[in-house]
Amino acid sequence: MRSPCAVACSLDLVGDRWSLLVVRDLLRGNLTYGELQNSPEGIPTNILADRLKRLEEAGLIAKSAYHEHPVRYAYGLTEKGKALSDVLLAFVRWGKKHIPGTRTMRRDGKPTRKQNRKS
Amino acid sequence: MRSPCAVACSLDLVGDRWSLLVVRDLLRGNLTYGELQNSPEGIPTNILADRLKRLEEAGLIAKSAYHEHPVRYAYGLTEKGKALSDVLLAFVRWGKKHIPGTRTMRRDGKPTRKQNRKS
DNA sequence: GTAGTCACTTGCACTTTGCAAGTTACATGG
DNA sequence: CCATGTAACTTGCAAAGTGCAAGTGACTAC
Repeated sequence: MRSPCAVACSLDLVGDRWSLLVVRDLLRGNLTYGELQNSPEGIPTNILADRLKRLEEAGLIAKSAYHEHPVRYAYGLTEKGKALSDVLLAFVRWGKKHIPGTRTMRRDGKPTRKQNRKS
Repeated sequence: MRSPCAVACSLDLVGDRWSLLVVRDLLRGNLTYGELQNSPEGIPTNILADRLKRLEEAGLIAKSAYHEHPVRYAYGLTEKGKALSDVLLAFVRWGKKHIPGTRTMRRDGKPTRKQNRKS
């Protein structure tokens, strides 16, 4: 722990270029490993595996089997993870206002491939 | 640019373990290089130099000379940088609620060494 | 029984980080 | 005028993290 500051501790958990993007995707519902990989930013597969492990250890996400034989998992946010939506929202507002060329990603009806598997 | 998503673009600018801590410190007023180094997290000096350069290039902070011969600079936030306070606030709220042992750092009257140099 | 899919894991080159030490430009004290 | 001090960086280097590609195991479909 670098300091007791809430900001510093939060950044120790999600202060990298990928973690919050995973959280952003999971806010839309439970997703599989493959679906997370298909996000437009193209997270490297080993980084995704590592982030999912870290976020699960930190209690931000939880995985649940949606299929046995072979076991297939879907990842979803815990309450602690869902609470990060406020942070994400602040980032969206800031980015849209101060970074030209950015926009909120599609929230329209069109399902992006298959969605809301399980739960 | 990884994607046109506002979150992804924001993270490309401040999505690391140190940048937002520098912004946090500068929200209290203009600070010198040495004062930024004295923050409780103990940022390595080469990282601080690098982050100040990046944040300045991104238009989040601006430096101004508070003394000539020798030239000494004080760093402060631009409007774009100050607008990140919403993000910081969201992090503080989330951290205090979900990470045990964290707290908001001192906002009391006691000046931390010399403050609000220049401007 | 061959091909394909999903969910990872492994290897390896490259980049970033963090610690320590060095540098430049002055100010001060004797 | 010379040694010491201070502020603001810069440099070197080992260790850690990142990203691309390829490999693996357990099935399923044809």
